[in-house]
Amino acid sequence: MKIKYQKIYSLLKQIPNGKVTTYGSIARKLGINPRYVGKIPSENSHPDIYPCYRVVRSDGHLGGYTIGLKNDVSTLEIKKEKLIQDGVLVIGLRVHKSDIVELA
DNA sequence: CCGTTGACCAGGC
DNA sequence: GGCCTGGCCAACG
Repeated sequence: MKIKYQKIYSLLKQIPNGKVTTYGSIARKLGINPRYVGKIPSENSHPDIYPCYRVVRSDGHLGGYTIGLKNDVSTLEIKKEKLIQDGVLVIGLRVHKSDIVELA
């Protein structure tokens, strides 16, 4: 495995239902920079195959959600809805602090 | 090899 | 909460 795509996917799967994690958490686990974590799904444009929507920023902001199209507010709305359906409390473009779980 | 870019982070204001 | 700055690692041309 050349790149670390697969590792990010693995970490994504271990996010508990109804919870979210942060890019920084994933990045520190892999020893890479957080900026690169978000780059993977943005290029691949995963619609709803894997829970990329369960990843938010460290301050609770949703961050971004690129699904082939541009990273728009409408895409963030989709991400927000998915989180809510998972039982995550989302206020505006932010998730409740206690719903963010650090990966062990 | 170098510069640019990226769904970021921590710290200040 | 919002905006700015410096820093971080990896991929790409």
